[in-house]
This record gives sequence, C-alpha cells and structure tokens, in this order.
Amino acid sequence: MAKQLIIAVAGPTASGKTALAVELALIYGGEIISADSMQVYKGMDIATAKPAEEEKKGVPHHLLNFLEKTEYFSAARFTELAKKIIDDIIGRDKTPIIAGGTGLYIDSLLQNTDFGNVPEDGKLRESLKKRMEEKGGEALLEELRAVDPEKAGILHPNNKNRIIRALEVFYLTGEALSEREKRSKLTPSPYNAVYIGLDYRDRQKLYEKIEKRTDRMIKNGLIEEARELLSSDPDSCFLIPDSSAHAIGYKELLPYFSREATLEEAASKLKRSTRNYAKRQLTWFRKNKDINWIYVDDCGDFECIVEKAKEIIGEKLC
RNA sequence: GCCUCUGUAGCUCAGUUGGUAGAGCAGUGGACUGAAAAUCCACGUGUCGCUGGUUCGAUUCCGGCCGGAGGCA
Repeated sequence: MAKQLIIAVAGPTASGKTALAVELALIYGGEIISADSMQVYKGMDIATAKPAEEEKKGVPHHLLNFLEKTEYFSAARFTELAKKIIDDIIGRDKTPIIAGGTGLYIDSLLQNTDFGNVPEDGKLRESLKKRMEEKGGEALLEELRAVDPEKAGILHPNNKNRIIRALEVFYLTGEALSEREKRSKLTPSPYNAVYIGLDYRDRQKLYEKIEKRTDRMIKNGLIEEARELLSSDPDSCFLIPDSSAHAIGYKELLPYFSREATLEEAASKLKRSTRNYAKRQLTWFRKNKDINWIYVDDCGDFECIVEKAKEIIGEKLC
C-alpha cells in the first residue's frame, strides 16, 4: 500500500502557521491536527494564540481545546491521539495536515517514535527530585552512567529534568532509555510527510511581529483571561506544574497582579519570553533536514507563501 | 549660584589601593525521545563621558568642561 501524504507546517510562534495550514486544507481537502502542547487546554485561548472560529474557515481542527488545565499532557499522549486521528482522516479520504510549534510532538509523530508504555511515575519522580536536590546533578548523572552510559554521555549535569527522566525509565523498565530509543528508530514511519517550515530571513521582523501580537493579546483580554485562571485557584498554582503552568502568558503577569511590576514591565517580560521561545523553536526545527523552508520576508503577500507551499507539495506528489 | 552623588558592554550595574576591565539580563549559536511554551549548554574589546595635568604608564589620582540625579539657597 502506498504511503499516504501528510502535510506538516512547522515554524516559530507568530510566523503564520495557522493561516497557511488552513489555506492548504482548503486547497487539498484537508483537516488540521494541531501539534501544540498548550493549545490542547481549554480556557487558555488568548495566550496560546488559539485559532478563532473565523480563522478556521470551516476547516476541522483536532487536538485543540479538549483538556482541562489541571490535566497532564505529554508527547507520548499526543502521538497516541494524533495517530488515531490521522487514520480517521485518511479513512474519510482527506489529507491530514499537522500544524504547530511543538517540534518534539511533530517529529515524534512523523518519525513514528515508540515511547513504549513508561508514563511518568509521580512517586519515583518525587524521590529522584529530592535526591537531585540533596546530592546534585553530577551524582545522579553518575548513577545514570552506570546503567545508561550512552545517555549519560550526552546529558549535562545541570539538565536535571532529562537526567530524572532517563533514570525513571531505567528504574521502571530495567532497560536503558538509549536502548529503547534505538529500538524505536528501527520501525520505519508509515507516513509520507512533506515538511513546510516558515521563517524570516530577518529575525528582527519576526520579533517585531511577536511584540505586536503580544500587545494585541493584551488589548483583546489577556489580563482578564489570566485573572480568571488565577481566581479559580487562590494558591496561584492555577495550572498543573508539569504541563499547563508552563504556558507563556500567565506566569509573566504574576508580578503585575501582585503590584510588584507595572503592566508595561510585565508585558516586556512576556515579549522577551516569547522571543526566547521562538528562537528555541527555530533551533529545533533547523536541524530537521526534511523541512522545506519558506521565508516570509521573501514574499510580499500571503498568496506568494501559499504558491511556494503548493510548489513544494506538488514536487512531493509527482 | 553653591554642595553632594553620578557618567564603564544594547540595558542594569560591579571593579581596578595606577599596569587598558567583568557579572546579570538582552542578543547569537547549540542540545533535547512520556514536563518540550519546559529543561539545559556555549559565546563578553567596550574611544571605562570629553579634555588637560601628574606618572615609565591613567578608566583608576588631580584640574577643567559637558551630561544625569539629589540637596541647600
């Protein structure tokens, strides 16, 4: 059976992924699967720049807006759900279009990463965290070196999260994480994916767009949205620490709510976090040699971007 | 008008008891396999406000000038 075509639209935040994905869906008869670790949550609309109904132009969107902010989410859970949706879309003879800024999610899905069944283990993680604090990263990295030298070799002692997960996987399965990863790579991807990446030649232009968009978010009610999320939990742990609380757009406003910063100061911090995030996204995507890049500032208008995308997809179809 | 403080990296500021300087943030590049909007790594030459003087040598000491903040009138 021939592999089914899948379109993936990647790129940093504010680069215009949503509009392009919708347009391509209209052209190719597609449905969109959002690959975004924060847009999965209900209620977090403005901060995560979730597409509004008008922007969707009637195109079905999946994996958007379906989780409570108190629920845990992960790359593994994403791939599990997305695969089913892809099958369903293909079954209805439509084209799946993956669009989003969470690079790990897109790659895990399209490379068919097998995470196995090793979900996070709260108790184990707590004890590892505790030991990490007492003994330090170097000690735990040594501990990892004894059971998974390969993984230990690429992790920095300060990168606590990754060390903890690698140890967690070993203690839960008795197998090295690096071994599991190798095994996962043996299974080929069932998907025939065309990657389109959006970027700017002039980084400054992307940053300007981010800053304007942030101002627009504030004007459109970001503060109120944040207040509402906060008020649902007086302890200000309004989101769960390991998932939704990571969203950019709320934690940056806390100093403003506690009157330790002006709105202007909080807003500029928010812009900075978003710029830093966009840069990290680009670092992730750039290493993917399968991505066909479209530079937004090479194009005068949206039509041009769409034309370039059609060319890229056309080549793959032939 | 007088007095005090102040002028060092894009920003906030250390520092040099005289041998031309360094942190944080920003920025740039990178890593990443069940937290990824997270987590982590690397990268620091700038007329040390200008100008005279003292000195082998001044960003550092002294004088003047020009900014900035405050106080007294």
